Amino acid sequence: MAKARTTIHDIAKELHITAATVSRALNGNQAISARTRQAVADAAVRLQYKPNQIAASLRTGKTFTVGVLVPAADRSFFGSIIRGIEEVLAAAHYSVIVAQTHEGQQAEERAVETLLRLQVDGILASVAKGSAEFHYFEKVRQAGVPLLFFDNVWRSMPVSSVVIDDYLGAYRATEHLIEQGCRRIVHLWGHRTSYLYQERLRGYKAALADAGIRVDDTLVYECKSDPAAGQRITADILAQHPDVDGIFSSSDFAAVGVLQSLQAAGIDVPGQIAIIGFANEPFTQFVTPALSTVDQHTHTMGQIAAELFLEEIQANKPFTPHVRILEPDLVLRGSSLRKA
Amino acid sequence: MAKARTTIHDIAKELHITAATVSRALNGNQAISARTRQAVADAAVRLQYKPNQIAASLRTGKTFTVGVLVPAADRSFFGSIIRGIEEVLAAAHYSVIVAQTHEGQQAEERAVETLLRLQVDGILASVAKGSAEFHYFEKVRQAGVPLLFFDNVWRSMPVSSVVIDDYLGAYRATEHLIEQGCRRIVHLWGHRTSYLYQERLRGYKAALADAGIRVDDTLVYECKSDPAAGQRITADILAQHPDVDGIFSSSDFAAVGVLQSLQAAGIDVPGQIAIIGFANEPFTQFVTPALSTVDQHTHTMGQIAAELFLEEIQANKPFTPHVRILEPDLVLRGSSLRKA
DNA sequence: TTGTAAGCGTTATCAC
DNA sequence: GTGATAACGCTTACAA
Repeated sequence: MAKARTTIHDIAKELHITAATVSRALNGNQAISARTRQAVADAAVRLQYKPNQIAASLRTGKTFTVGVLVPAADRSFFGSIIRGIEEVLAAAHYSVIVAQTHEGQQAEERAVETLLRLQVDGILASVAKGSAEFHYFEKVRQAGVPLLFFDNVWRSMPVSSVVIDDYLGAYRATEHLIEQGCRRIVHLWGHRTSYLYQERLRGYKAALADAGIRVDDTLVYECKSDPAAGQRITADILAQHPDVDGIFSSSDFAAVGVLQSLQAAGIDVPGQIAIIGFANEPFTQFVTPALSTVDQHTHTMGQIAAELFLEEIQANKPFTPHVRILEPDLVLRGSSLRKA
Repeated sequence: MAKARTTIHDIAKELHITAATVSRALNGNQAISARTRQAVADAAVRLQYKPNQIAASLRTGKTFTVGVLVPAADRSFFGSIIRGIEEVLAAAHYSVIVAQTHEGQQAEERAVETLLRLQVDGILASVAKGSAEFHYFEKVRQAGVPLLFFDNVWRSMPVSSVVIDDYLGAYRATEHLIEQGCRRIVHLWGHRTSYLYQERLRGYKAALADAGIRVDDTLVYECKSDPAAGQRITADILAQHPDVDGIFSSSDFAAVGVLQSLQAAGIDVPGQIAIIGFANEPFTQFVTPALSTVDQHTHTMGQIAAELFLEEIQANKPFTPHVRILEPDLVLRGSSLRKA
């Protein structure tokens, strides 16, 4: 049976001092004499004292925990962000509570409530795509809990956020294809309603326009973010636009499906059709030819999100939202690099 | 400014009853009259009452949080396990605190101490490869906190665990290559000191022996788990064993490196050399030819780990460790399937 | 430099 | 059925 844990009172009794002094000694309070501090430290080891953070939290109102909301922890994109967040927060003695929303509003709302009940010191969230309202996110702020978005954000809420510049990423990807000689460039578009994909579409069109290439809306295909969808859509593209010479996919997953279908159809990539995806999923470097893509600096995104949170709780000046927009980088590989 | 939160005392005052009654009503205590219960529920909504789990935890000793220790959250293997764990625990109203060890003992020890300070109700861990001792894991049990291992375990500790049958996975993978006609099969071995890799080596040898094929130790190559290592070792293999016709890699990452090098050398896969990896990493399905591999049921592993934990805390009978060994499944693809 | 005392928001054990 | 009270383990004015 687990015998009663040692508390600061046990240490106090042992040393014939009070619990208050023990508490101060353990917390490095400068008012405490070196002798006492040492005695307390020794006794703590001897009695195997383990601080009870819950008790301290109840008193101070700080738990040193932060909630992180992601759609799914097994998606490489979010795993990488979680990694970045945990690294930075652990160094600052914060722990990370991970909750998954599965892109659904109900799970998201439940998770937010759970986190608030646990009295987390902050919530970092990638908003679920299935969320249409956000009264529960308002509650977070009403509760005085710092809130911060990354990746997919509610732009109408005045909270800090970390995102990548989807417009710029798409622009650069398209520009690259143009530089490789492509003129009839298909865009595989994502969720019509998503700001993120709207921005990618905007970037695609801007790059074409800036290069003096006519924007042809029939070259824009709505396509889910998975290989099977990419495979299915390839036939349509080839049938409707036999003159296509480049494809910019807003998803690596769709891109790899297209790549496979093109190869099955005997079409040379990148010779006849050059391809570039988006996200720099780990698998992109392993396909043949390796898939060009746009890196979103997910690890950095997590780190910055954590840093913004730390700044926010440390600042005593009134809070003003910071929006950090990361510059995506092109990762150019065989699928889009034609010989010079 | 965050005004003072409503507590059960506020509700009590409002209804001219005591906090004890409010607490009982909120917790569904049957002794409370339906009228009171309803009044409390109404007042809770009206006053926007939000329970303070920290206060309850201090009193009850239960936090409804569980610590999960993994080497790195961005490795697909662990992301998938975390997903499984979180899904099961969230349904049981537990939250998951994720900490990363980066395969190092120091970080692991720090993480364990942090989790104990946070009074987690349990710890689920994949032991860091860099850990040589485990006095801090002993402390977890001394503290009366349920401990459970998955993936990489301390076999000398009497705690429950969930692992896959590495021996069986390796046996089946090797057997499959033999069935495809391979006779000179190289094994790419992992960490020499790791039980897990020792088991895979054992499975490889057993399958050969059972098929009446001579076990040749020079066919066993120690190789790190990354594509570059696989690429480097390919030249050695081809030089030293030009008659090799199959490769069983204990790592998908090494396997894909080998695959690339073989193709660069103009060797037909699977015709001349068939390849099978281990882990069913997401990228294996996208390489060309798609890489055969051994699936470890990571999502299930996470779910089972969580279920074992829940059983352990619910059981009132004395604790006996359960060891769950999952059967790995072959995932056969182009890299090892020769035409019939 | 240290002690005293109050309190964080709950829940549990008595009573009545 | 409900109330009164203590307690969980810690921190922090305020005193001394």
